[in-house]
Amino acid sequence: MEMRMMTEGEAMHSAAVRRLSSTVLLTTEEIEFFEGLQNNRAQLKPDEKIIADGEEFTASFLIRKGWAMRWHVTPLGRRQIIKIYLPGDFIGLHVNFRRSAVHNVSALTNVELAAIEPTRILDIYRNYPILAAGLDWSAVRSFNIISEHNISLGARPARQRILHLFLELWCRMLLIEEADDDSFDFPLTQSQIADICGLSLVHTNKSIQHLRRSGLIVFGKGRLQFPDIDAAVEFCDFDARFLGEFRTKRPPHAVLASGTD
Amino acid sequence: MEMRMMTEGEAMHSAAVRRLSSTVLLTTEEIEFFEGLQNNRAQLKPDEKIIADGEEFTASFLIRKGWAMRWHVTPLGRRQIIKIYLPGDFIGLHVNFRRSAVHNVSALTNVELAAIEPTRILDIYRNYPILAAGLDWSAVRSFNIISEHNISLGARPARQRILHLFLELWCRMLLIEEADDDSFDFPLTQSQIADICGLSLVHTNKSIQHLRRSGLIVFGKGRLQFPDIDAAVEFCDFDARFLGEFRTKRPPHAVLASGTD
DNA sequence: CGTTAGTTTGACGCGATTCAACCTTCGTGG
DNA sequence: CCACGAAGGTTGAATCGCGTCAAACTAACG
Repeated sequence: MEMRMMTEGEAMHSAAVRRLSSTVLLTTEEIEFFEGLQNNRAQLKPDEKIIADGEEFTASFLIRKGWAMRWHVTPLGRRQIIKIYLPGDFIGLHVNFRRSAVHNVSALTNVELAAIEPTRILDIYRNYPILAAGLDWSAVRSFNIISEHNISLGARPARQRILHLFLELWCRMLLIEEADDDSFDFPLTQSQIADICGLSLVHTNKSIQHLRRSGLIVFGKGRLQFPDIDAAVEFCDFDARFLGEFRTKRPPHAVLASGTD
Repeated sequence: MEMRMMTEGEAMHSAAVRRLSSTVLLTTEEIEFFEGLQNNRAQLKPDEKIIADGEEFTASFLIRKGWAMRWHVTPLGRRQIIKIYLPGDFIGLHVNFRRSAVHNVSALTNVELAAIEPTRILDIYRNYPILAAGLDWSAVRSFNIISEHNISLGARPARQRILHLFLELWCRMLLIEEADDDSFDFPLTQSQIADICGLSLVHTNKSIQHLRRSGLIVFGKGRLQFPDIDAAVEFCDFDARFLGEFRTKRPPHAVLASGTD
């Protein structure tokens, strides 16, 4: 909820800049240009749709504040949440086409959104190669995150699945400097967690309580804490390389990320 | 296995060109340039690795013939196959970074591979905007395919999951003109199908037999057929829009695809 | 003709779903 | 200030889908 106090110098930048800066060294000129893209803003309340399944959309979106989700409901009435968007994440970054959405995207919390015209994205790719590299890395990481979800859904039992999700979100929040060393604000309901993890609400609840009793998490009141991070990482096969990349505040610049497609 | 006889004029092009051509209208000059990229070739046998988890890799790859897979094994010993690569698919398209792989990629069948230098990909983006758009669309589609897998793994029961996979692969083979109206060569074993769908081998087998008895598939001897495609699509909630896009041999050019991140 | 990879079958048990309450917290209006 | 309802969380019991174990069967191949 609250913007944490920044002890260092770059407190003023948007989450998106913080995220890009964690992978790519940006000049103040690039930062200014990038912040300038975020003028066209909108505020959303929980459950408001950003993109509706089937509709055409003509801009890319950047989450400035809050959480959002991409989701789908099957004819059997089950909802699958495909991806969680955090501050600094792009929605619909690829812009070379007329697009009609194949899933829904909607706000989970209060969300501040910036709509970015396709032409301005192209502009980045033409004139700001470093920024462009940052966007590319963003896309690669997005792919990797979904891949990990696949592994969770297909090959990890309930408790591991849930804890893996928790650690992933914590790492992503760390990257944008909105998490502490061992905890962060966590706005999801158990029902939403269930729909991300492909589990029923009841079983999700029981699994979470088991994790609590094991001492792996402290969870409640919109806050999530890991009393023993190493144990948690170990328990759910959380990829240490991801963790490493995500945690480093200033990694080797412009030479990172992991392969995709 | 066999290259199907081409009745039309463009039989000579590689699968990759056929795939790009299905979304984007290419000039003969663009096609020639693109085919020229595929000089550096390698032949692989089943189970040979293309990319090994943890190792750095310095080129992108293009599958020219055969099937490959991206996979991961959990500490509990379960293998999850994250993605199937078909002829014309890129592996590791994003090239702006030094990359160490986070998953394994290996051949499922005999594979003919082209290694493409990062600089040549950049070349495409700089000098061949239409080709670049095709690659972008490729990446978007790749994301969408994995998203559908997520939905399957999280929200669809075994039979639907398996049939959905079958239809997806059939559509992708159609797109590169390696499938018939209602059937195609299908080299996966049931054990591999199980690892894609996050199911046990035994249960996969029983589900497949159920699908057979329902008359939704004819499956055996490396070949898969759909006696009643509409029924199959209906049964497993296969997205008709995807199907539409995939099936169209010549869709509205340069204005297609669906949003992502 | 034996060996191996892949498929099939049956029995058993566990993990996850479903149904059905009940409880707690919080916001809203009387 | 309390009453109420809505949203989220918790709990127990019954059920079922799917995993595991174990064994047999089939086809391809040397």
